[in-house]
Parts: sequence; C-alpha cells; structure tokens
Amino acid sequence: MHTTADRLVEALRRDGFRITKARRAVCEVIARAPRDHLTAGDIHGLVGDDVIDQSTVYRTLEALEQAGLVTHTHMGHGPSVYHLAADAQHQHLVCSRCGATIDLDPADIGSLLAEITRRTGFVPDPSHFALSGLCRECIARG
Amino acid sequence: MHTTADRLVEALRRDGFRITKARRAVCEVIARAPRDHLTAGDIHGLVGDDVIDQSTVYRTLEALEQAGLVTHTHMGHGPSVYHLAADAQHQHLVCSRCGATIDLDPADIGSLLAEITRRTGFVPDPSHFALSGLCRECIARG
DNA sequence: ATTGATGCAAAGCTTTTGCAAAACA
DNA sequence: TGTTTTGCAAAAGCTTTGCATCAAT
Repeated sequence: MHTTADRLVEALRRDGFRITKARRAVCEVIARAPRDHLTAGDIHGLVGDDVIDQSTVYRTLEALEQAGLVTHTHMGHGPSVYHLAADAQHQHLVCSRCGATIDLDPADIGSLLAEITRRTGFVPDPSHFALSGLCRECIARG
Repeated sequence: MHTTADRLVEALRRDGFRITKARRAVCEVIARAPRDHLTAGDIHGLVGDDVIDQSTVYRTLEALEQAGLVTHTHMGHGPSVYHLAADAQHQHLVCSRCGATIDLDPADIGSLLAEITRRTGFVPDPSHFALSGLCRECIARG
C-alpha cells in the first residue's frame, strides 16, 4: 500500500525529477502533516536542520509546486505556508488581532468565488492568499 | 479649501503626532495618488530618494496606519502597497500569470463577505490581502 | 526645555542564486 | 558517464531597529 509520501515521490519521478534523499525527506514531512500549515523553515526543522540545507528545501518545494503536488499560501507578514495541493483548496482566514487561523471549506466559498467570476471573468485561486479580518472571539472582546 | 493632504496632516496632528517635513511630504504623495497602489519604495521615490530616508517612509506609514488614515495590502511575493483607508475597501485581484490587477468594488463582494461572517463569525477585511487567480484574458489564452 | 522624529547604518527575515562537489539515472 | 541536485556561502529584497542628532511643541 502506498503512503502519500510514496505517491509524491512517484509523481516527482514521473515528472522527470530525480529522487534524492532530500526530496524523499521533504515529501515525508509534508505527507505526514497534510492539514498543517508548514513554512519552509518548519519543514527544514522537521527534516532535521543539519540533514539538508534550507536552500534545498526551497528547491524541493519549487519542484513539488512545478509538479502540481504542493501549493503555497501567503499569510501576511510572515513566511508562506505550504500544503499538499489536494488539501489546499480551502480559504485561510487569519485574525489580525490574535493571529488565529480558520480554514474555510471550499464548499463554503464556492458560490462567492463563482460570483466574482461571473462579474469579472476572473477565476480566483482561494488557496494562494489568506483573508485577513477579525475572528469571532476578538469581536466579542470588543 | 482643504486638500486631502491637509486633511491627513491635520488628522495626524489630532492624534498627537508631530508634523514634520517628512510626514507632510509623504501625505502629499499619498493624497495625490489616492487610487494608486504605491509601495513604500514608490513613495520614497516620489518624495525624492534623497529628501527623506526610506526608514522614515516606513515610520510615517506606520503612523498613518496607526491613525487609521492608511492601510496596506499584501500583494504576494512583492512589497506591500499602501492606500488611503477611505479608498482601500476594495478587494484586489491579481493574476498569477500576467500580473494584471483588478480592483473589485466593495458592493460586488459585500454579500460574499457577509456570508463568511454568517457561517464563521469571522469578519473579513478584504483590503488586507489580494486574491490570486487568473484573469479573463489569461483564461482565454488557455 | 522636553519630548518626539530623523538619518544613518546595520541587522533581521524570507527567499534566491552561483558555483564547485556529490549523487542520481 | 552525463546531467541533475546538493551544500555552502553569499546576496537580494523588503522591512525593522538602535542610537546619536536634530526639530517640533
């Protein structure tokens, strides 16, 4: 039976990328935390700071994005976060006061996005940017 | 009659900020291009690269944001863009292929945002992040 | 006179890049 | 073997900060 990590590795190979220890390690970390929001630094740390170089993490993530397996989301001032493309189609809400993040299901915003497309012809990719605002708790606190 | 720049300056003063040559200059640049998307670097250049220091531009923008007069929007990989708060309540769409940007009127997304609030209690601030995707032209090109 | 703002220079943080050495196919 | 990938180190791009000096109130 194939783990997600194996599937990522195989997909990379199919796309003509060579399979190295570094790429396998990054795939395993990403596959193990599919719903998490991992920064390049997180991934580097999880692989082991001195196992592979940070630049290799970025180059591997670039390869994975090129292969359509991973996407990244800009979360504001901080570093970008990476996810499996399969899990990425949610909208991130991030509270500008307390920093809490909420993942919004695609179904919950589908009609909104369709509305934008209908009016402008623009097809949004909700996963690529977070949406800033105030969470319920911070509003309740005034 | 008061220009927008004057109004910005007066609002800063009312908030307890001192009025300096640097702050006046930044206010004038921002007031003159109210609908534009100016980066801190743009503003620095428009004031005059050697008239004030870049760090002063950032500190002035911080003061203006603190006073609620200006907001900034994260546009992805590049630098943030700044606008008058009064003009900022639009959603930025940015095409991930050609880089074109579209400003979406608040009225066009109001119901979408209300829907998000209804479902999650989260009150989005549409101006703070751009929304990535593909513009009509790039879709037409395949 | 006091307090706050500026300029300068340096550093911080995320990300990218050049190049020689090492690893994959 | 031939080409890709890695590590290292350095740099790039945006933004922040420490500190002595200067300016606004």
